[in-house]
Amino acid sequence: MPPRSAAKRQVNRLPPERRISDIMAAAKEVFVEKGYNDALITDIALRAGVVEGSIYRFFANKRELLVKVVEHWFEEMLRDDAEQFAAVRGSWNQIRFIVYTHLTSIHRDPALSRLMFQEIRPAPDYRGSHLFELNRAYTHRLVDVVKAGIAAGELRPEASPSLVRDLVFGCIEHRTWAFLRGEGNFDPAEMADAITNLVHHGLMLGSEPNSPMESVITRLEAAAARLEATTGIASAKTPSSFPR
Amino acid sequence: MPPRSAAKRQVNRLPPERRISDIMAAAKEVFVEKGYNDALITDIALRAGVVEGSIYRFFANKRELLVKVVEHWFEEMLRDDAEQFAAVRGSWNQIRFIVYTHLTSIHRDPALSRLMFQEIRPAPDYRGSHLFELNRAYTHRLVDVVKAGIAAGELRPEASPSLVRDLVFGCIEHRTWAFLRGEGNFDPAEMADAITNLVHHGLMLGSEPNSPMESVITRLEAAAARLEATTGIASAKTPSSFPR
Amino acid sequence: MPPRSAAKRQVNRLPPERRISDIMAAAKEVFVEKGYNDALITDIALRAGVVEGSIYRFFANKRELLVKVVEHWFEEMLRDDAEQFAAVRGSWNQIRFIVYTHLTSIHRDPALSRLMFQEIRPAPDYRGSHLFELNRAYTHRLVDVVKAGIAAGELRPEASPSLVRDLVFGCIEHRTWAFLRGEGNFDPAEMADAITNLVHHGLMLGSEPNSPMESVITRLEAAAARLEATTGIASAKTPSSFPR
Amino acid sequence: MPPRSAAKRQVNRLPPERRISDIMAAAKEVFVEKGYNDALITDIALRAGVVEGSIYRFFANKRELLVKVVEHWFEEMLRDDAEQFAAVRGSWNQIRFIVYTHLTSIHRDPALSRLMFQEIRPAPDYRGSHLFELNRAYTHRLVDVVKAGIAAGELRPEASPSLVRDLVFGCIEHRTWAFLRGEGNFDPAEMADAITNLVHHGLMLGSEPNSPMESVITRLEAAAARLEATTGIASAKTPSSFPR
DNA sequence: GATGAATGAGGATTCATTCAT
DNA sequence: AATGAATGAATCCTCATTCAT
Repeated sequence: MPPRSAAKRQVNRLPPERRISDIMAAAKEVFVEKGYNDALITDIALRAGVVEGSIYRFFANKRELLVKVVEHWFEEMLRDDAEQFAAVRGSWNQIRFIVYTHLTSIHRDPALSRLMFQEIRPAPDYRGSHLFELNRAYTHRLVDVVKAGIAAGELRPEASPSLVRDLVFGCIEHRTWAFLRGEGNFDPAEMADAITNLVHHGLMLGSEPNSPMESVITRLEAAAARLEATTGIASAKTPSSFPR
Repeated sequence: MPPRSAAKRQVNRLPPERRISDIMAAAKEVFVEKGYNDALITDIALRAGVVEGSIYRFFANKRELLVKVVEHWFEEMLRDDAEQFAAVRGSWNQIRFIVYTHLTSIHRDPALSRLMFQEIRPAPDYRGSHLFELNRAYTHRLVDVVKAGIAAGELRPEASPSLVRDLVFGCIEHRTWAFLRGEGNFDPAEMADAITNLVHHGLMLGSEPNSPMESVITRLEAAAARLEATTGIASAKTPSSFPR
Repeated sequence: MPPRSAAKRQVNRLPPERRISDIMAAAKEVFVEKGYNDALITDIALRAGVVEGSIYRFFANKRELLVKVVEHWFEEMLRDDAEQFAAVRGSWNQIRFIVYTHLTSIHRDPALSRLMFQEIRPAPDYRGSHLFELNRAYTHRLVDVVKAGIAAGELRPEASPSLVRDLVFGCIEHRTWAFLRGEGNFDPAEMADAITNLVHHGLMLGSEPNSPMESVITRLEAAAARLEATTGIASAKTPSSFPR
Repeated sequence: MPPRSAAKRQVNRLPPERRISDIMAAAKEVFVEKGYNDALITDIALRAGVVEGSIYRFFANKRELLVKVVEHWFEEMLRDDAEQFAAVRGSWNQIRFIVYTHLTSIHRDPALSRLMFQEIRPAPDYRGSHLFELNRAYTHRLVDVVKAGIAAGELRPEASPSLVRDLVFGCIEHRTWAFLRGEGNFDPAEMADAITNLVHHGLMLGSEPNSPMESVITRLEAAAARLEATTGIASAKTPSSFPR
């Protein structure tokens, strides 16, 4: 049926990339504010300065829009982390980096994290999706760290790297659920240290004589730092050279 | 929907407890088969042999019905485990028991587990709910085990018991997501062993008793902890060498 | 999502049969006025004095509602005709009855006839539908008449009864399309006579060129025609003993 | 819908005739495959190698495009038949030719035939359209044949040629509906023979001598009734047994 | 206490058509 | 003349919840 609009149409032509990014920005806002179910396409269109139909030129449906928004967020995160991570040396520091950045992204974007955990990941089509691959790459860095650590004789060879990955990411999620529900707050740096230490310690080739000096030193430094802190000197949250 | 069958539903006056359990059994079935959103009250009523209105005599709304169903499942699980658990001795065995029973319940009731993880836990009213308390008790057993292990000098004193709890339960969830999505299978016993070993080993006091450095560090750490505790400066959540 | 109506609901409880007939009456009206595509469920609900949702308690969708409305109309027609038809004797009269009643129903309910011809019959699920069976019974009366006529030695044995059926019903449709489009009018009785005569004559056994009776009849008929034309009296619908 | 491919459509300046025929060819394909409602302008444009806007340079709207496509098909059919038909002699052969070619075109292009029957013919603007005229010419050949047959003393003079036309074309449509719905198949030659024989025999002057008395009596009675009516006794509209 | 018909707000999605470029 | 992004009206259907009987 032809539209019966009386008023002349106002067509505002923009380059597609711009339109797409406008729509995605608006969608991100609305999804973050309302969650997936309560987000209205009308609202998104309104904020993006387009008509509802225009959204469907670029996105097959509301769900695809959600996926694209989360993908975008994820890719940006990966891009930002990638070079920094490349510069980190030592298994403790690397694990700490991964844990810390993950915690930070949860802390910065709790709503998006929830969408990922609650809406995207449980879906039956998740495996096979681009996000699945992105996430795989994201978490696989930890697997590589553990593998390298084992190869270097630094970490216990019987530790399954993939199990360690689940340990770490699972722990993070479990520990942040209250925050994701909007209850209280947490300090990413502090929590990162705690998790990293616990995990790293557990993985180390048991303080054996042949334990690498580095980690011993690290722990000594940590202990010293706390002593110092107790003495009142300064807040030394991160005794390592770890970038934040 | 076609006009309902002419045959009237029977007016069965039953004791309320029976009604409630019928409804909950039907609801459990439907929630398991369809998930929360796609479960229809009509369907539940039909299977329970009551009419929709009767459900609302006993449950305020669909959500409460879900919560009650999951609660019931959870309580049953707890009851079953409780006595068995009481008989387990040794931290490894206790951790292993907790991990194994959790994995088993996921393996047996993946749909209910999903409802718990996806629908119940993320809700803003979760904290404060009965299920939150039940779950707290459920997971707290692990906290107690760790605490006891530390007290017994068996486990590392600087390990935060609550962090260990998150480590374990988070790991389990992460590792079973694919299964919960319906992809593949897993062996609870095998996975329980792997997780327990990894965690327990990491928690044990100085794998190598005769490592000189280790004991040095440990003593340093312990000293620092005591110093901190004594000075009582800040809220010392973690009296261990874990920096905040 | 629960309804957020502020105002109290007004529930108007009626026996289901009444509701259904109300809805079907309203639907019939709207379908007749607007055609299938332009008919709005909202409009139907409004006229039936119910809410849109109530329609969906009894009819799966708009299409089923259409089908039910047409079915009802058709069944009524069949019922009305059935006993009258049983009383008609002679193949000419029987064919004439069938043709006349069909033309009458088209004349009385052109919009419903269109729905049947345009919307229902071309649908891929038509065969196998109840309407298909009804229509089959409806048109099959003609097949039976022809078969009986052949058996009685009255009609030509080589005429395929089913072909005669298509001849008659096809002819009627073709001849009434202009009327169905809203162009002009037609006189069912007159058209029924014409079609019946043409078909019946073509089917009859006998009437060789050299048949004396034949020429007698033909001449009688011609004479009558001339007389009629001369007197120019008036429209006389059915000169036969045909019940109307 | 996913964002369109980056590759721009080529700007091909083509002679308008070529553009039009490309568009019509594409439209024919799509209409045939999907039917009118489900045919998308976008799809047609894509297959024609133009953009949507270009279609609207040549066709006022989707409906006009449909009409033009069917017109084109119809004109081609007429052109092909015309010369062949001119060579056919004898009323049986001519009727058979018309029936056969009509059946053949339905058999060859069922989808286009459906569009004609379902979409075009029932429309209120059909009368007055070019297609109406084309179809009139198409079916009028049969009228001419009948008229010529009557004039030649070969066919019964009281048969209304236009009624015969409706008889034939209506019969064909009725008999092919199942095929048009995609159910089963038919043999045009065989069906053409059956229809032609039935109709032609019925139209021929004079039949057998062994006509049963009953029908003779029936017709005598009818003639008498009309005579009586003419004499003023009752209303008598039908002068011959075939009014008009 | 049980019944179950009735409520009614809600929202994603489609696609022919337009018109600025 | 060609492009194709943008328009925007329009509507079917769902289903938790209520409440007259």
